[in-house]
Amino acid sequence: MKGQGQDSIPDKFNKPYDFVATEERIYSLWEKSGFFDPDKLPDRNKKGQPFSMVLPPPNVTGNLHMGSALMLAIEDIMVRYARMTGRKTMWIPGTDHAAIATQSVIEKKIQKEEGKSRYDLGREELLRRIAEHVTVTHDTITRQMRRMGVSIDWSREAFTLDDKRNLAVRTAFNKMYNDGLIYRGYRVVNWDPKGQTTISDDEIEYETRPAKLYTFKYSKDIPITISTTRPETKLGDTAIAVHPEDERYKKYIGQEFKTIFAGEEINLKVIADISVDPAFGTGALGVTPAHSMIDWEIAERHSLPMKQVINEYAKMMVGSETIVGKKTTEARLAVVAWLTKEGLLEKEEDIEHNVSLAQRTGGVVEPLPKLQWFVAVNKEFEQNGKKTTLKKLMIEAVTSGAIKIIPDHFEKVYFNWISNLRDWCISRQIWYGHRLPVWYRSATGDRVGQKEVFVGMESPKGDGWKQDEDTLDTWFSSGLWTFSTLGWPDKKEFDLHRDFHPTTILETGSDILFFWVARMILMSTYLLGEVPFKTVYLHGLVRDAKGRKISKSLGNNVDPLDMIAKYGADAVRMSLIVGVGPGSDSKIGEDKIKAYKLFANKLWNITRFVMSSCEGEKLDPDFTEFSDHDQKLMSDFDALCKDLTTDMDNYRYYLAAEKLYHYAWHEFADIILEDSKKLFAGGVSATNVGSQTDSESEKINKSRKQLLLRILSSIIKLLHPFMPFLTEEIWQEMNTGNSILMVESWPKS
RNA sequence: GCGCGGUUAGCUCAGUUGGUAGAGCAUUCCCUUGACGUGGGAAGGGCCAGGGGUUCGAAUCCCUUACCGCGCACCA
Repeated sequence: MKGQGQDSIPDKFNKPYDFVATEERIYSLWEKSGFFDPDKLPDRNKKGQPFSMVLPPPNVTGNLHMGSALMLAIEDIMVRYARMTGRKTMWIPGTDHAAIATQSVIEKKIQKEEGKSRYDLGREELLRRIAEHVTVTHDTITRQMRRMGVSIDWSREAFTLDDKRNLAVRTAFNKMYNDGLIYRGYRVVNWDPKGQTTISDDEIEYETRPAKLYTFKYSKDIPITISTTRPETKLGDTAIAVHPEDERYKKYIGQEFKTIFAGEEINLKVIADISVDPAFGTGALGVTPAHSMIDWEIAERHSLPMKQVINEYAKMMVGSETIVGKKTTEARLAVVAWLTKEGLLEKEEDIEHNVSLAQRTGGVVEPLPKLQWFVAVNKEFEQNGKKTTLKKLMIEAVTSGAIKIIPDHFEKVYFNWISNLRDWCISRQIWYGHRLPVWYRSATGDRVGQKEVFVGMESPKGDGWKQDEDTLDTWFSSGLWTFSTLGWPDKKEFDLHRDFHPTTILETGSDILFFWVARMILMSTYLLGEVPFKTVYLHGLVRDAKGRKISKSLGNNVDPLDMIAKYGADAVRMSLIVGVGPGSDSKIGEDKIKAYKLFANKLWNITRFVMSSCEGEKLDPDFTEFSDHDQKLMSDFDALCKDLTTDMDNYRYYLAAEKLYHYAWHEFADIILEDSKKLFAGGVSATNVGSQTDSESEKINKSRKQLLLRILSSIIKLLHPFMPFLTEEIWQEMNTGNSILMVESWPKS
């Protein structure tokens, strides 16, 4: 009977690998060990250069999806590998309040369930409801992360909206304000009428839709014809722009016209601007400074007046009876009707047209002039006695090589984005987020009617001060993440963690290169004078088995938790990693996950075979008496270890994982184990080619047993970053619980 | 318009510094009952998108065309 002697195989090996029972037990073994915390690591794991990484904080809305599962898998591989190679390893968890995203989710929910808007509830009540929701989703998310097996230091968990991060935000804001890099300005911004807030340029998505291009004259008396897809905005026109060299219009430059356009008096000055393309349309452009970003810029250059004709609800503020108060879409038709009636309309063409939509609410973005807060990206300031701009800092961080982006072609994408970068609008008219550290009060004395503005860390002394109602763009606080999680701006606490900043690597989705990666570079180079990370590793999108984007409307979401329940976390991790290079999109299908579940079981059985055929034999790390053939096998394996180490050091996880899979199954199991069967049975094998004495045969058997034990235990180590649960479980059984694989050393050979 | 990718076996993709192609899945056939049928062995299948160039030699480097995807800008 088995299960009696000390060396016999544990009973669980007589059954298929049971990941359900194993994974939870192993995770708590790790958590109890304390080794997720760099300070509690065994000494031998602290010798190398410190390794640090922040988790891209998941939004507190929603659940884990396959994209987050991929992110967690890659990052956990990085971290486990670093730990095993003896680096003092820190991985910091956290969650993101995701301002607009979260608020709009809760608002929608309340609207649906109770029929109430945020204004019905009021600021305080809405925030209370969000906090309530966030507590629940936070717990769900962290539980899901544990299921994935992340070896992250929970004791350092942060939230982008907690008190410490708020202090960091206020500190950063104040410094930027004092340096003149944050300013308040009346400018055209992207207004989301649905969400009732401004959004940044990056929060816009474009959708191509059919539209009509109308060509017409403002009036019979104005000789210039213009084209537009938005005739309703023409009520706000203050100029007609033409190219300075355009012979057709040269004679009109400088002239002024006055007319009543669809019930609204407009004054137009003909100006020359090189941004006008003479070949487009009629070559003349109606300038609407209040409702177009480009026109606003033209207006700035020519000191043109700005006239707002559309309000925050995307409704007309002026015009004839059929127009005023109407939504822009309806007003458009009314203006066209008027143009037709007046005989001014010359042409109506069908064109394809890009519509700007707010990423979070889907609302059609309306450019509006508003008094908002901005970060100036082109303004010069002094740093270390050198004149620079935020844009320059962002560019230099990468051109200097201080930051390396993987895959490297994203560096070009990054520069391309920066070259088009405009001032960053950071104030949002929503309630969930960091309140601007800005206070106002009505001035007294001879400045009555004006407002006093105070920017500081706390509310100023004196009566009548009211804090700005607006909150900051969520990416403002995320930009500080690499150091706000390390204690900044508290000098004492930050000094304690100085070794961990710049962080070693930032691993995140390529889709937030601009939103987040660029903003972190901006904040860190500006506030600390150093880069936030040395390397950026970008992963791509996880698509469904057919290559389609995963979306709610398609209903093709593959829930990682379902897959974990069905096939185990290790299988899910492997399926996400193998064959997926940095930056490239991947497809996930159940078949692939299933294949790695089979692999997990294969390893389980490999272990069973090795343990049963090596009963009584202990792994001897100093053993050298290998037979010639075994020595050859051993050096082949050592070469593999070396190769894998190179892959790991160069972030080629997709290759390393595949090579390991191949070696374990098709070399170790199919060839070495098969040969060992023959050998141990006394038959003909690769080492044992014929007659030999008993002592010779004993020697050969011993050599093979040591080989099997050594290679298996190394495979288990090499595979640990990829399949942590199964390998830890096997390790525990092979070593009867004397050590924890997570902190064993990586076999470099 | 500017920029970035991709195009390799039926499918999904490798191919790291140039040496006339690999894996998994799928297909077909065969084998195996003491590690594992969640197994083992084997076979078929690719003028590496088209064209041109560099080279003794190109899937790999350069140019070009086509198609697919993506980002940014424009969107009068």
